[in-house]
Amino acid sequence: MNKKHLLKLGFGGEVVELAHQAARIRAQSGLDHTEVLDELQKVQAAPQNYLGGGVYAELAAAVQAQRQGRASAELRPSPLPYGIWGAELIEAGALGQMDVAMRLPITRAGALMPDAHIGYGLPIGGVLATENAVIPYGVGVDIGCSMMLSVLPVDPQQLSSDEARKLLLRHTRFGAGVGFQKNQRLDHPVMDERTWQDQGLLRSLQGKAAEQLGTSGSGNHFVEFGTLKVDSADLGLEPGEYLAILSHSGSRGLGAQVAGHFTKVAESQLSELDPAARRLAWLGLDTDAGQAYWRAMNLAGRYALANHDQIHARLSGALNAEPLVQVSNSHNLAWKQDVGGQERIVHRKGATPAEAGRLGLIPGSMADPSFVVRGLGNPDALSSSSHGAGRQLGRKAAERSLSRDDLRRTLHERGVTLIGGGLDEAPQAYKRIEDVLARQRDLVDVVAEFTPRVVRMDTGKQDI
DNA sequence: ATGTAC
Repeated sequence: MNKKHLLKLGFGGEVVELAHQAARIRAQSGLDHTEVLDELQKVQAAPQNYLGGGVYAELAAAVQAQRQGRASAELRPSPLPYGIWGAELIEAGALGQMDVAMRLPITRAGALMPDAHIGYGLPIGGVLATENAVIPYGVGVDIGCSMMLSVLPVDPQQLSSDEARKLLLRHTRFGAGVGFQKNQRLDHPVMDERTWQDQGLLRSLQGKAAEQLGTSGSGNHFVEFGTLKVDSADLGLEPGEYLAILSHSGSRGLGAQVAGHFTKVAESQLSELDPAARRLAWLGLDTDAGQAYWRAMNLAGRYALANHDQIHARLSGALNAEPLVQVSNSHNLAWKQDVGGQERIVHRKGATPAEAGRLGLIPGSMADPSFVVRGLGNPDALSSSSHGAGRQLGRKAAERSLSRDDLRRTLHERGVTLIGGGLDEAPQAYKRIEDVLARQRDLVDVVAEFTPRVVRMDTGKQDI
């Protein structure tokens, strides 16, 4: 009796070993090869008859569990219906990815925001409500990626662009792998949380996380000084123009490692999942792995917000100005949320929470305005809105087709000083933020407009 | 988005 025979009978995956064990025991008690195969075939045909006990009980239970798992991993033949905002702004590939997500057996509802574009698994701009399960790639690699705004009691004219540039160079850190030396670090309660001791993975990442707290990473992350224009009294502010700090940052190495680890776990646990949905492999929230991811994801979310806290504290501290008001929101995370009277896991991967009355931040680009918005709690969008303008050109396409001179001219015309940055982040690589906002008037109201003046992004090598 | 190794 070897494994080839067992595979031929249809025992696949992890049950082969159990079938092999049972066959060995039967052979030892005197049955010949064909008799054993005959018995195994009967177990395979009707495992329910063998669950009561005996040499085949364990095998029968495993066969049944495997079948149930397989059935539950099967995709629906067609996607559940979902709302799309600004469909004419969204590339076909992103719609196709959302269609696959809406066919998952765990999916209960979803929506696509007007800044949507292709991502791994769930598209960026995708909102997905599932039942009792979380999808690591439904949250994304940069867990807890978020926005924060600090409004300062300072007249924007009081800070020159040159001074703002110096402050950004001195107090912010950009680029893969960057961190602060021990004697330059600030304390933050997030580093004292017990959650770090919760699992080996988090314990191993704590040191690096402490080093990277208060840094900004790369890609589309930025820190900028600009002018916040408040037209009518709101946010606890009188109408007027204020100096403000706006940042886009994530959970750095911590979130990336957590995402990578649990994506692998999910994919290996759901190996029978349709290849079209492989990157949407999920973890049951009632499993150990699902719980471990949930705790690690939320820690990475709090860590990302702590990053912003420190970025803003360093800059406002250097200006000796206490912020009048701060607004922040995560746009890559999963939340427990009531959807139609049921508790669901709502994944927002590049989507801003927009419950009725909740403040949020929707950035434009390095040279376009960003907006403070207030959610309208639209249930069809699962109380969400876009998380930005959304890419119009992929990174490589932008680098190929856009010109550096055009970018310089645009920045000059708009009075924006840029530190670092690249063509892949040029305003022309993004959809027009005004178009995107126009498509979601039933999701958010605009509260105030922020105009960028001095922007720092990655590849700025002139750290002081 | 991250910064190392299916």
